[in-house]
Amino acid sequence: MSAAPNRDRQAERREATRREIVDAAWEIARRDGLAAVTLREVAAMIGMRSPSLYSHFDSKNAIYDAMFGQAWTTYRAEAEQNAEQLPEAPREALLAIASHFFDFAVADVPRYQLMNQHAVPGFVPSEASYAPSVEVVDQLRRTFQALGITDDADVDLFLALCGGLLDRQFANEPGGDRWLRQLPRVIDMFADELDLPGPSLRSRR
Amino acid sequence: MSAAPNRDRQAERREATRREIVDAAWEIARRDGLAAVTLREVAAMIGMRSPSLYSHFDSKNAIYDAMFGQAWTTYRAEAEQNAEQLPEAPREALLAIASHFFDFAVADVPRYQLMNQHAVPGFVPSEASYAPSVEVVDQLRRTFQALGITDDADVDLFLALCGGLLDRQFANEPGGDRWLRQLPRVIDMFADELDLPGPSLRSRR
DNA sequence: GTCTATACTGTGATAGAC
DNA sequence: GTCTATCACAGTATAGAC
Repeated sequence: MSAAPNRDRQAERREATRREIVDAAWEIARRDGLAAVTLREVAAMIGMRSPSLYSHFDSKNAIYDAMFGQAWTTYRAEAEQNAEQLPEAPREALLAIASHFFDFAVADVPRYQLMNQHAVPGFVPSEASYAPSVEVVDQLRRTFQALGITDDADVDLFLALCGGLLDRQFANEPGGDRWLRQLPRVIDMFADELDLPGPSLRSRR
Repeated sequence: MSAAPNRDRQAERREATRREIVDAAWEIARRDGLAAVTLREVAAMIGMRSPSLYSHFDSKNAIYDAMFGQAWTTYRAEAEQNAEQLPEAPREALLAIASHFFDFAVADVPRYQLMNQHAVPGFVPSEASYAPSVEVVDQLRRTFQALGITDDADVDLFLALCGGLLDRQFANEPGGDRWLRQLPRVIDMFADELDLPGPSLRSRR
């Protein structure tokens, strides 16, 4: 059997092309919004014709799907690293988690919209791309348990509070901080509700 | 000058046609989602061809705009009526306001998505259609002042808390109540934060 | 397996006849 | 005011060159 080395190079090249496509799509999305991504412009950016993209992705939504999975994979890695250096004080730990989430969202709003809002009509992430987001929540649950928070409803609430501020910020005042700056206050409300110990964060206001 | 009566009938008829168009668009949106609305189907539903719609609306987004304004006008009317029969206890009043908002959202999710999420790419409401939503917030501010809540940031927070629960409910578990049922708890957290008097709502959980 | 040329369908929108 | 015809652009399917 004449063997595997060629296969590896082919696979690498294939993966590199997929990455080129996804990178081009991100560039358009960051510049003009998620909805502005068209197959023709993606293809043009990497020197292709739009039908050629179908050699690498089954559909336009498959490209969004790859972007979705990539974004959550990136966030998962950052969140894991972040989890290793959390403050010991529970309220400070919650604030660190949420602040990291906020920073990640503000750094790339279209990415946040793809990850957390249903910003692309008709797009539903695949099982595979959805997996890293599930792992992020699982890891968050473990972190919360270490803080003494054991009810899943509390995790739901935490994420709803953070998302509520982020969504309204981006919807009503993109680039501002009218909602974002209320984060320490919201974390404190949440911590009070759960009777977490430690001094109030409200001085940060 | 032979006078106004014909003009009135013309204006009435014109307004009736606009209403037919908007009603058809709502019907499609409710059935298949906001993104499923096409000019051809709207026109077909009222026995027209799609280009004829341009005699009544400048663009597809102008139809969305009329829907947006209509939805907020409807909500404003309901909210005003609701404001007249609020419980005297502040926490109960807040819960009544939020519950009404939730009921309105659950009753027609695509309507909520048009009103409160940016669910139609590229659609930005006109000044005129935006006005009733501004009035709703103004009225909410007045209601809050009567309850002793004077900081606009508190109104922002209240709306972010409610929206956070609604958005996650519709995104992650449409038709369910995993997030919605946390409303009394959230209202209580908010009331605690503001040192509002009265017994806890937590027994409702 | 990778890319191109071509073309099909459906979309919002426009022009002009009636 | 409504029609027919048509446009430009979208995503996508197919056939075939390499």
